[in-house]
Amino acid sequence: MNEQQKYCYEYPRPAVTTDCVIFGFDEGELKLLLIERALEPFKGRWAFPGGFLNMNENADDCAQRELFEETGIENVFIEQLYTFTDVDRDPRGRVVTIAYYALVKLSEYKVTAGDDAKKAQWFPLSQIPTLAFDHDRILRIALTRLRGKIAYQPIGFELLPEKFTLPELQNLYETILEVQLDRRNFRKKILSYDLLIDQNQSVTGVAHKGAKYYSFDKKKYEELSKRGFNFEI
Amino acid sequence: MNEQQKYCYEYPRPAVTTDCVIFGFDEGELKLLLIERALEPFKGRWAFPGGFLNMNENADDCAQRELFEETGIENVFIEQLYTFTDVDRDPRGRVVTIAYYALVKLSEYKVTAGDDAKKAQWFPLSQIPTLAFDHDRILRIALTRLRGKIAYQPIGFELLPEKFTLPELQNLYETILEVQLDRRNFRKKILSYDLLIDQNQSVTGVAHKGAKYYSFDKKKYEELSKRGFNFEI
DNA sequence: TATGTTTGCGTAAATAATACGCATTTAAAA
DNA sequence: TTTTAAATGCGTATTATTTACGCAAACATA
Repeated sequence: MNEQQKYCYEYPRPAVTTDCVIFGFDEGELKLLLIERALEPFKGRWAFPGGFLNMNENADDCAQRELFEETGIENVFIEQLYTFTDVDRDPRGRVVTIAYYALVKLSEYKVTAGDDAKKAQWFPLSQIPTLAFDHDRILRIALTRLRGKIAYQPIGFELLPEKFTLPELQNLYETILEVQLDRRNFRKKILSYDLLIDQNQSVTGVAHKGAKYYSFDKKKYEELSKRGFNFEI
Repeated sequence: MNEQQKYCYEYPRPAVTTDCVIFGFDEGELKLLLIERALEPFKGRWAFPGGFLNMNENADDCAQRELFEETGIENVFIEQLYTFTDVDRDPRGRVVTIAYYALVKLSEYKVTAGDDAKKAQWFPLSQIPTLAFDHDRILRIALTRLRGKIAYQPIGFELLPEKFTLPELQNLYETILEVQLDRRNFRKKILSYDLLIDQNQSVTGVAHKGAKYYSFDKKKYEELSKRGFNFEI
């Protein structure tokens, strides 16, 4: 008799799934990655990538796996968003969904429409179709969380190429937070944190007009972060 | 054939439970409500109140129900904390736990040791015994969240009697945040938000030395809150 | 009545946020 | 080439906000 059998307490059980809300940033626009459902229910409707939790993986791994299987995106920083448990949120029966959200550099994930079963596509936030299940609600919550978080943690850098200009970074913040920031004050503040590494020398002949390139000093940030440092925009 | 049968996708399923991390504030001390486990596994060890999710309730209702059944506490403001999904976190088998945390006025919930099956008891934060399952980890996360949240939302008022003095309120913040605040500056700031109602007239002959009593203007706070108001200490 | 504690109000100094001027650089138009 | 428009980079004055702390009044207790 193993541990499980020794104590096992039978019960009707809900199914457990994960869903991934993937934000990508591209040319001044925040986009969202969606999958067209190939099966009922909600066949043909758009939904977040996700799927059932396997018995030998935790939810983080499940979200990463499903994301990779359905969109080819891997090794991204994902974070648990919220767990949705309404009784009737899935017509197939009782399904509990642990939602995650992630931030990717859209430029690295040009999703080509349609592999076999599922079609993945980026949608500008202003043109999101009606979503399957309660995914509209999940999206609202994810957006709120994203905005709340980016205002005091430098997760935004995940959304840019490794080397970026200050205006690109500012544009990112303005897009996500939906505010206008003063160019010169933004520059002053962001540089004052001393988390940007000047990359000017190594980038030549790029498309931008004589722009100065920076990269994010992740190591330094993690050090500061441990000491409770607060990075506020 | 009903909706569920039509689409049902069988799968091995983890059990789903909720756990409640209940903080209470009492005389300058933050306390934690724990239950002594009556059954294996971890029989005799202390753990958070909680239990299995029923098929006809969502996780919020489940947490409220379990909390009431095991401790008699009801109608508290609970908030989802995080969902714990490690494969081996419960020796009985695969169990996913949706953790909640709540804030109660300890004075209203003098838990008397032991009803039939379960013994509930308040523990000062500095004297928490070794907990069952991965509840140590859950506690750490709950404490971090509580501190992060109280710093910009007036959830602290839930922890005080309806009428309280400014020093009591300050003491609450100092206890939870583990900081020292300047008496006069705290007063200035908290009053500037205009969320406290002067209750001086209606309270007479109380124990405190000529103290001034206030109550929290919840209605006003909710109005401001909707408009994105940020209440920072 | 004396004493220690707590409350309530004010103000000065330090720090941070905001607004914005202006010279320089660059890409593209004339 | 020259001009123009846009974007970069640095500075500074103004305004808020935070922090530190002095001191009088109210009160309970001795």
